[in-house]
Amino acid sequence: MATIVDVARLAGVSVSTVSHVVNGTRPVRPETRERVRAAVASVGYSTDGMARALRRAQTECIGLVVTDTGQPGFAEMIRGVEGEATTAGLTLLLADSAEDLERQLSSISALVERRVDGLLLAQVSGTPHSLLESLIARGVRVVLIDRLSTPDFDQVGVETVEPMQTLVRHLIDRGHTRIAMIAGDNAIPTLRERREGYLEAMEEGPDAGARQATIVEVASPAEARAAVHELLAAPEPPTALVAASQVIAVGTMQALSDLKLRIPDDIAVVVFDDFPHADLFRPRLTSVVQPNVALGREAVRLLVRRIKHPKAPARTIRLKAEIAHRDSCGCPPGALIQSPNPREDVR
Amino acid sequence: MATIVDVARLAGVSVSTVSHVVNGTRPVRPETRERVRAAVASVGYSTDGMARALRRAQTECIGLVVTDTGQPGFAEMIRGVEGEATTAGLTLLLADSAEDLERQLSSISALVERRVDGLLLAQVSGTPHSLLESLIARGVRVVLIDRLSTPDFDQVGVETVEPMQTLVRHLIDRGHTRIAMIAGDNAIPTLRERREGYLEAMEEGPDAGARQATIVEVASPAEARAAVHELLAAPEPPTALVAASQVIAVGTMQALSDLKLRIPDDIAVVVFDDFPHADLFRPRLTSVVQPNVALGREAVRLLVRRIKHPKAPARTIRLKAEIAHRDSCGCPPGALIQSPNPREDVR
DNA sequence: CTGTTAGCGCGTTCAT
DNA sequence: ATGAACGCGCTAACAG
Repeated sequence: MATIVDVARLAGVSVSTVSHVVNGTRPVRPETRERVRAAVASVGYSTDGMARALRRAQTECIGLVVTDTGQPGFAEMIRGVEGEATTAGLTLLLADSAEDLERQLSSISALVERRVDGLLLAQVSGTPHSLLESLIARGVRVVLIDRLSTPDFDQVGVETVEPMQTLVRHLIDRGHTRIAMIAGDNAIPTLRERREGYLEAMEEGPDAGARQATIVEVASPAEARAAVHELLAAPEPPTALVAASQVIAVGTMQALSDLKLRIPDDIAVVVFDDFPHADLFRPRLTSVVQPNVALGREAVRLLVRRIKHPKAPARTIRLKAEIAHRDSCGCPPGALIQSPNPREDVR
Repeated sequence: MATIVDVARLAGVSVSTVSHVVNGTRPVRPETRERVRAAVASVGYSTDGMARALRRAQTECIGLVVTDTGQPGFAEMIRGVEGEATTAGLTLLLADSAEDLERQLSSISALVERRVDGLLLAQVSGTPHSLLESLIARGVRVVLIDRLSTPDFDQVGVETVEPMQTLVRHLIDRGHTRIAMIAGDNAIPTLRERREGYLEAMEEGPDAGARQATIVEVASPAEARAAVHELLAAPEPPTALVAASQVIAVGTMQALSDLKLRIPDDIAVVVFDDFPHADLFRPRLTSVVQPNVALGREAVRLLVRRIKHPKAPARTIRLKAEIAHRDSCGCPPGALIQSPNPREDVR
């Protein structure tokens, strides 16, 4: 592979001139510039990013660590990250922690050794606060994505409490009183907040006493499936189910299918986090749809700001979520969900 | 950020000793080794991947360029690639070409400048043969993934013709004679092969004359939707539809939904490429399911082999696809599809 | 407008 | 078992 000295020799100029025409970093006589260009083309020279990174002490790369590359939500997020990174001239290094603390650790190490200019991290459940602190202390620029922490870190996530409240209130408005939530790992901030939203909606207002809140915590689709079976075997089973995530919804729907229960005729179901092509297949699930692509985009924007301004105060960004009102809640087509605040686009 | 000389000074040894204990590359007296280890820990040293890459002339990174990071199939493939890369000690650089020739070109350039040890490429439609050749000529190790080319490149894809034949034969066995295919961009090898599979199945056997093959080529879900409307407005409309891809299936199903047609009661539908959670929602589409994760895995394995053996002959690997027999083809539960050759696992 | 040169941080001979 | 020193390819002073 040709180096800069090969080009310099061939063009009959110094390496510094070559460097300057390649980078457009100082005026060069048009004639010599062309000579250099020709030499570059003829030897097929392309500048060595490693050497440049070493010299400039910056790689123009950012790292992204997610817990599961394959999940549709993360996949969209990755697309957002990739797009904005490319726009900003950054290359994306991707790692999958598989929701495993050890792997997350080694993924981060690998990226740090690669000297990424910054790191986007969707933490695994149970990530110690100290990990983030030590990273920052070592000078690594980090922004948390989706899985948030305390506000002393840069982070961008999606609003959860409010949309979940809206969803549950909607069920209440439709006359449901026994609404059960199939919740997820409480150690994951997003999931904990969704549970809070549910509880707040269930416990507010004058007729809160008439309602019966039930929460079961599950860690997998299989557990969700079992939990729903148990829930529905109770003497006074819930008439509506709230699934805390897509993964949980899968188990929930399996159980409902086992029981030959029809949605929404026999039971209402709503979900936090939308399925791809949810409009096309039935049951058409009413759900909270998260702006995954925007999430990725905003996260790299924040990271870029952080890289530019290392001393700026930490920022937390919450993106608005929308609600896709379909028919699994039992509404006739055309009905509306009343939302406390109108949607506001993030650009 | 601490460098190797900081560690050396602190430990009272030479940089070369530090290097050797870090890499375990020559015997070091246990006592000094520990001293070095301690120094490393105390300054929080981690070796600079850029400097190492420059020196060793290899980055231990591979690049992956896909046409759409967000598509479920590619998302799974990415997971396969990431997993196998990590296993092999390689870091993954990800780029999204957005099915655009220009962007593909700049993505590749970026990765080559980053001096990746190898490149996995799912080509965009219309990628010139010469692009691949010039890459190889410049010494870049490339393996094509999913979107294949002529056999003089390393490549790994999924079998298409045979599973598509099986799918169509199944429709024929069920008594359908007017089976239309909603096909995709013929310039994409995968899609072209799927069309061939359809045609071969339609034209084989003694009663081929009784069958009516129809192919419409579309480039988007919207076009697919329109095409299906047109198809079904014909005097003798097809009784079964074959969607060439997931994207095309989306448009197809929209049209069927517009027309209030029920699957499979009013019309049978089969698809090449499976939807996530296809068992959970209805209609439950009978489809070809591709081993996406394995695809990614095998591709990096092949790439690693290529890196080790630069002069080995080019290899083409085709992974077997499975058929998920559900109910959109009109079969009662429990019915079987007869497949010419039994499934064979790739390990 | 152009050239010379000193490192960036590391791995690796070659000595000792 | 350890150290000294060169150079990977490039950028950025500095000098002319």
